[in-house]
Amino acid sequence: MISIAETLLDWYARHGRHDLPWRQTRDPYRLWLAEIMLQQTQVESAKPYYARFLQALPNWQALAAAPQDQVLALWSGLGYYARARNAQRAAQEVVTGFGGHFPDTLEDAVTLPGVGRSTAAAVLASAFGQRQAILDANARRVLIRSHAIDADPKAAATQQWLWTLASALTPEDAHGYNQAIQDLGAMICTPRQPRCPNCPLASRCMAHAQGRSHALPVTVNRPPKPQRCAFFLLVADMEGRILLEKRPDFGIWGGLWCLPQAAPDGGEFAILCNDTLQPLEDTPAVRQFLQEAWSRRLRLDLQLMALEDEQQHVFTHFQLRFRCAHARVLGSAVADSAATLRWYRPADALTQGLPTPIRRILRNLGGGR
DNA sequence: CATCCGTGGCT
DNA sequence: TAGCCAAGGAT
Repeated sequence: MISIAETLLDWYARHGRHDLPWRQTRDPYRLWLAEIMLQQTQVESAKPYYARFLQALPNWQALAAAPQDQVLALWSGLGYYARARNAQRAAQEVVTGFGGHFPDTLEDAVTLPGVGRSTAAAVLASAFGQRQAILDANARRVLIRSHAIDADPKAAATQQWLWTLASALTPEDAHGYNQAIQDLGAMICTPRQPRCPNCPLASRCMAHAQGRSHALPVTVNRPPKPQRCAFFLLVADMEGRILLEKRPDFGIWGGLWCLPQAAPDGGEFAILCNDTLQPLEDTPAVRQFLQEAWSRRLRLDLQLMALEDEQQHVFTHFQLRFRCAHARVLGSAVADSAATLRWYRPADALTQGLPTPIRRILRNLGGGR
């Protein structure tokens, strides 16, 4: 009987996505960058970012030496910004610790920030032809269905089982096989409405035999996202430049430039309780609070003007409701010299690393819509 | 080990 | 439309 690997490789040769940009190279830098960008990110979303990033920062040395703001600007809109910060740190370690060469063992590769077992394996297999098994969302789904695994996919024991399976099934040509199983997961064995009639593994897929392809992997019901709220400050100086604040290198939107924030509870994203009514209400007390909080923190004498209508932004683990507050500067418009506060002309602001909703706000400043 | 970390597309 | 999910890793 033909092995699963041979079946998949044969299918891949005829139906695989051979034209993906990162499949035109065996350069470890390019392969590694693709793996980082594709973490929790769909191929079509990553494509334009990948091309732009490589154009600007084509090798380890360029990335290692780049200003962090440039790296984050190239990542702006892709999400999970720790990937970008970790990628730069990894490049610096490759340059200084590995002589400018991506490490050629799994043990060394996973010491790089942002590089876990699956990412390391993918790079080692593709760049160096090593027999290394991956276990990403596609491979995981294929294995869970083909072996009709009912257990919670996220449980540690299941993960271990899946890694064992993946390692056992991965042939010498792991480079081809890894791409094949990923393409099968992306094109045939999709999360919803899998195309089993077109699947080369259908005849030996246990889930298919049991008529349960659509029911696997099992999903656990998520509780509703908590709601949070915030105000964003839109203030311009005499020359029409907008004040932005660089966020710290951790947490949500870490390292990105953002509009100054404030929330009713004094933090930046206030958690809403069920009994919190109208948390973003426009009242004199709220206006006074915002005006004082921002004036003090930004060392500006502000006067609050209009509050825009409420908007929303949904994150993985909470939902943000926010309003933009327009203000004018009464006192000195000389901003704090702190490196985390900067006035930007609107056009320049848009070239920076901005969170998506902030980019949307600034884009709409001039012409509406 | 559970939680944190973005965003866009799909149904 | 509201919820689900994606080429995961760090803490």
